[in-house]
Amino acid sequence: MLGTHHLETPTHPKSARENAGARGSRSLDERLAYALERRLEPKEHVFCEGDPRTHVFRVEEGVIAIYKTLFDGRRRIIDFAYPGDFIGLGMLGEHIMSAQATCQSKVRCLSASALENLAETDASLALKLYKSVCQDLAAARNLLVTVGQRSAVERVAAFLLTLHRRSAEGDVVKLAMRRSDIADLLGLTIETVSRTLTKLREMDVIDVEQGGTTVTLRDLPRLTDLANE
Amino acid sequence: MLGTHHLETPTHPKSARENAGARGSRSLDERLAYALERRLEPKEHVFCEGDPRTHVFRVEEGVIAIYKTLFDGRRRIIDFAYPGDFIGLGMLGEHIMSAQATCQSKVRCLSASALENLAETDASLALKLYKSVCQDLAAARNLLVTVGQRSAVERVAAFLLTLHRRSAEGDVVKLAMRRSDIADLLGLTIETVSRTLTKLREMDVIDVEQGGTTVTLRDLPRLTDLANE
DNA sequence: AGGGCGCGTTACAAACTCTCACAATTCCTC
DNA sequence: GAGGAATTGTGAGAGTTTGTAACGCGCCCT
Repeated sequence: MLGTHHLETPTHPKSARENAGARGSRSLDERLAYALERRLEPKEHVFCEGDPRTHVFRVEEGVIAIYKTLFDGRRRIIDFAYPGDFIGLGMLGEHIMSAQATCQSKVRCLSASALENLAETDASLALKLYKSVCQDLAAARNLLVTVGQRSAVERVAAFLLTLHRRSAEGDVVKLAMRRSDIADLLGLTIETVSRTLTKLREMDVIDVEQGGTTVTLRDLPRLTDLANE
Repeated sequence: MLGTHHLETPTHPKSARENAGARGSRSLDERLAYALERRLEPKEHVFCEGDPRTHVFRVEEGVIAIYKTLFDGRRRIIDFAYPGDFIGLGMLGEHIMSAQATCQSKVRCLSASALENLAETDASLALKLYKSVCQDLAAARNLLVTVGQRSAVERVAAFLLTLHRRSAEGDVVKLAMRRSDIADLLGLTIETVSRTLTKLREMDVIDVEQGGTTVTLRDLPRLTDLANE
């Protein structure tokens, strides 16, 4: 999700896909075209931990936070899903994570069982699912690297860089989420996130505008250095 | 990997797999049966970050640490792979992580291109890959929850529980790795891991034996409580 | 306009982990 | 079995992050 590419109709170099492959691609796209679209307000849930996994969703607009709630109520955000990303993939009958919009968003809904039945005969579709999950895995592992044993500055810097790579509009990064969302993703407190952003601003590495929702990356090399990447 | 099941020949409830499905299953098992076996000494690498991804491996014995090295030399362990787990799956031409044995281990080697070509026509195989990666993803996300915003005690407790679920031999957990490996997985220092284990022992929650390589879980409910799970 | 509310920022004391130091133990080699 | 290397365990001080508690700001409502 973060730092990954969309799940587009892939162009396989091999010829083998002519049969089920091409058919499957169309099926997925067709299904998406006809799929029910759902609008979400900020903080509205797509699904919750423990819900039966009836659907798989593709994000069309906005940002969806994937998270898990600990027993003491703390919230651990695992990933942010952006337009093009699929959420709700997996093999279990229940969702093990919750998914919540951080801002106004739109998703398309696909029947999970239909998709997975189809994938049992359609190698092309199965491979797409595989690749999508591979990207999620890469994102999760990257975050793991970031969050594991790094200081607050490193984490925030790495987060900004990931966001920049993901949705680069020049050097301006739009934070479509609250401080608490960033904090829960990076394993920091809101205050530390705030303090760290201030520190980065004082170092002239970034600029924070529009009530803290927009960040301009002033010194990308320095930021990369701070992120230790 | 941690806390996941092996990638065994699955028993699909649907009938669709009769064609390519069954053939693919045999192919995978056959390939594994004939695959080259490789022994690894502790600290020996299966592959390194940046190596061309020519092979995929299945762990047969021992424990393989998947990790990434930061610019400043710190090592971030992402996952431990146990017998039955596949490592080296993905879509890129290069490995983005390193894989290193923590103890004497054995792996079987499969050609990555052969496997992936096969998966393009064999939906059953593609689905297996999908499921394997799904489990890795679940493991990565679980670790993310553990490491994200938790105290040393919570992390170590959660680690022990994961290990217990994974390789339960009664209440005895064998740590087939060094303190430094655990520390790099949990984002702690060796000293903190050591101190935390001592603290848990003093609380009569666990017992540490055989030079710290074997842990007996004395009070599972309490440990679960400490892990906040 | 005024009050309430959510969100972001800042300050300071408290808590935790890290760093550095060294002792104790285990493992390996000779 | 003895010596030496590696690993693990323990202690004290330093450093960073956290938690608490303010305050400022913008927005919505009456």
